Amino acid sequence: MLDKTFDPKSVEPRLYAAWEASGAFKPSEDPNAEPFVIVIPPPNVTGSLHIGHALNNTLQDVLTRFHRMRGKAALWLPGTDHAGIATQMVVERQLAAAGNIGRRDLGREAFVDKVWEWKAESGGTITNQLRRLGASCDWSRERFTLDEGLSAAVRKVFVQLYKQNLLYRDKRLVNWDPQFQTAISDLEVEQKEVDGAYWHFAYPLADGVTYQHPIAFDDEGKAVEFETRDYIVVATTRPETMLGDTGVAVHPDDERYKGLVGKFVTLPIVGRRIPIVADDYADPTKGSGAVKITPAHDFNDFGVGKRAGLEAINILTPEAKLNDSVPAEYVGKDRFVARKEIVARAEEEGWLKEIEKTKHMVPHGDRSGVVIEPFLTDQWYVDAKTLAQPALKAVETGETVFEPRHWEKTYFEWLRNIEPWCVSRQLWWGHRIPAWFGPDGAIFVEETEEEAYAAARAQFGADVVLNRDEDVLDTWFSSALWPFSTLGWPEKTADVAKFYPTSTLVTGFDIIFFWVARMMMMGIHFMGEAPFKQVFINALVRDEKGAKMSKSKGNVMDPLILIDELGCDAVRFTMTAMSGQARDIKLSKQRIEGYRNFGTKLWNASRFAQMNECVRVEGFDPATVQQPINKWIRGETVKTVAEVTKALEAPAFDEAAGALYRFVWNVFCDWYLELAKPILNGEDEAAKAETRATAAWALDVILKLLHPVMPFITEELWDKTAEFGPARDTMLIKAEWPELPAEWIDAEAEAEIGWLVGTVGEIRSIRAEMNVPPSAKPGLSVVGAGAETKARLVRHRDLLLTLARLDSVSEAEAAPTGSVPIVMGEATGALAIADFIDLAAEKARLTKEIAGHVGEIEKTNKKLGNPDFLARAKEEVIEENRERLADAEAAKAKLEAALGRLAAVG
RNA sequence: GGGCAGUUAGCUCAGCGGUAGAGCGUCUCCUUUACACGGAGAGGGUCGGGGGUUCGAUCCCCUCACUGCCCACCA
Repeated sequence: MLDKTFDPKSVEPRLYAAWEASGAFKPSEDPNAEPFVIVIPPPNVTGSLHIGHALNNTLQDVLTRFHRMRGKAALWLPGTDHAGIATQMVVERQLAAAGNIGRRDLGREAFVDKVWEWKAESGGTITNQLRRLGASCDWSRERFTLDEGLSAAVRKVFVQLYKQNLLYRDKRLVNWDPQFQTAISDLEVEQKEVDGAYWHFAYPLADGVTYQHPIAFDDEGKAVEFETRDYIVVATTRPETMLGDTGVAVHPDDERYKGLVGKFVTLPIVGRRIPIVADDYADPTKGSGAVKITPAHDFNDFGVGKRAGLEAINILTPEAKLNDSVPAEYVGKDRFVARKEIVARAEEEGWLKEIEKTKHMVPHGDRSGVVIEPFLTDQWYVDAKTLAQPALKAVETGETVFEPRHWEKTYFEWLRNIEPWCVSRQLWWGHRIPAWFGPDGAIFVEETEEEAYAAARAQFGADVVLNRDEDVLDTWFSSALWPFSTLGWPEKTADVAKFYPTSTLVTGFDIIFFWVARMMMMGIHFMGEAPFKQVFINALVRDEKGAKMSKSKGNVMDPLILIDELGCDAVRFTMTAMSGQARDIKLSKQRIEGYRNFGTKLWNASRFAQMNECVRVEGFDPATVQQPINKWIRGETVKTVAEVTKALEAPAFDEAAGALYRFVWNVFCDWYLELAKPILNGEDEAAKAETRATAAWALDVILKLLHPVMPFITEELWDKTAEFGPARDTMLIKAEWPELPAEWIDAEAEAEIGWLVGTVGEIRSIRAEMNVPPSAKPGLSVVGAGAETKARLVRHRDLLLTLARLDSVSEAEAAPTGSVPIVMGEATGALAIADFIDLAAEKARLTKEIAGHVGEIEKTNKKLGNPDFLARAKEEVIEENRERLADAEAAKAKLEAALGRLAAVG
């Protein structure tokens, strides 16, 4: 006998272990089995499972389990990411907290050892948490981005790209993170709006030059008044960069400054003589129209400087302090300190003309949170523009499809405007760049040191000494190879042959650029085929008010606590049901409780089945059932199988969950089991046996359909229900997905049960409205029944008596006095509840119902009276309206007759 | 400044060319031998505003408004 409730806490670990031990997580070895492959978006190896992971991985597991049951060679390949900056940051913070020396004092090797120690310590956390979620990953294939195989893939890709001129070293401005002291890519920069100002500085003209500057204008904007100036005004949001100015730019067509192009200013504080140049970049409508140029510390100025041949003077250290290229009193000062001091000095010396307070966008490092500095350094770049073209084409042609489709626009927009990808990082935790520097700026890019030396010796002789590049690669460089490096590439493994390209990638929109686009580029370039057939973009989980969950807001919901409290299946069902496509998921605990209740409902339905000896019968063929309710539930089951299968194929997770919920609760529990009770408690042994077998069969189908979403409770019931019936030949996880013939849908049974459900519903509704107490059992007289209705009344007498709580069901010539009418198709039922009738209330009820029909009739008449409608609408729509009209008119007539009788009595 | 998405019942969301739906919440009733994590019933919406296409629009087109997100080097 089943326990009173399902106990997830004891069941979950036991079943997970059993699944894993059985080898169920490994893909089928059947050579004919079509592969279904998902590579996991690798979480940070030292991270822990948050609610977003719970959603993302639930969906992946639902797909994996579904396709596994459908007989595919289903592989869900797990793994973790070394997450360069994030992990290095954590370990550095730990060192600091423990009072240890910093990483630079520790030295590279010792520090990296520390990180590996930390990985060993906490690296299992997230994978164990994935197990708690029920994730059916093939753990025997688990990978880590820094393990040997993946590192080999990284080296191979780097070298190959270099030799194909798709990867190169360049000196240009990069986004420099002064806290981590590394370059970062454009994507790792976040623009944040901050309070700032434009400081207007007057730079004195050199060599005694003066010019006439307009100060008043007429209505047409023509200058009418001028003053003589011996300075030019420039505006800046970053005063400290003036120490690196090497020019002032004005627009070539700007009348005000035309005469100044080619002249010089004397840079205040520094005293440097710098030229005034003409460049389109200078916008006459902005500020004074003249802009100071700091080529080494501004992306735009870098361009201007190049065009005008200006020197680029780097004035900052890697920590963003002023270096020794500036006057002595500023050397070593922090950039923000210097800013204040320079503004103060400008004011003092009289060349600060104006301070204009403003808000503007300032770049910040997404990890460090500090202001990013454009910084002139040598870095490695990937020619993303070239690699992007086939990646664009793959989505344009539909080789890879995004779901929902609209994300393709986002993908296109980014790839069409892509910039070179800076892939080198001045960090220690990551893949060391396979490049060696030789004499005279020679660079040797090879997979191994030996090869690099071999190449170098060929060029420089035997004594050549090489220095390996100190830098590591952007974490996303290795992540970009994930769909094939995890399968064993560059080795020619069986897995690569069988499982590439993968089927579906399930991930969040926030990493379409970081990850998806780059996997597309690398996958196509190295494998010749896009890495996925489908990219399913899942929503973002927010709190119940719609706010993003964050530790600082204190609104995070820990999925593991939710699993502890409400069970894994409830959490999974919630994730599946809420994974609609177009919006964020607002998660509330109440919602999860609702789905926990759903699990309990299923459990109790199984208990009921067990108590009533609804045991699976070997060789039972649903095609042979005779009882209308059994024919009906058979058809409903067929429809549900089709619906859920279609939804999971798409995938449309919410639709699958919705179909399952409705079928289990509103069809199977609310109606089928209730309808089955009189038979199960009755004397007709044949009907009883048939109903028992049908109920057990339907429950079995339910367990299968529900398994991908709620694996634990279904597997447990699969096991428990076998205790009383034939033994199972497999665990549910490996059971075959149901496929049922459409012929099992019986239109007649459907109509009959529909009639029954409708009649019971109407009687219940009247009873509630008239306040008929549950203990009262009125009689039902049916007037004007046709042959079919008569037969149904006989067949379902017991059901009507029980479900509608009636004393008797009989045919009659006329409705008894004081009865209340209900429409039963062509017939009229009369419910004998005279004792409970409030005449006024019943009149009101009838009047309201008649009014409803009248409205319907008018509306439909109008439609059918429209010649255009009759001429242009589809035939079945017209027919439907005719039927609707006839039904409404018949119902109206019956109710009016009853109202008339009531009026006669009253 | 550019782009994307959303606006449907008190709340959260489905529906997306032919009678407006679900869950939760609300109200009424019910300890009926699977389940009170339950059962029965009820109330509640001019589908953001305005145009247009159509026999017919919540659904398609245009436009406006508001909300959220992404991208962008503007001194």
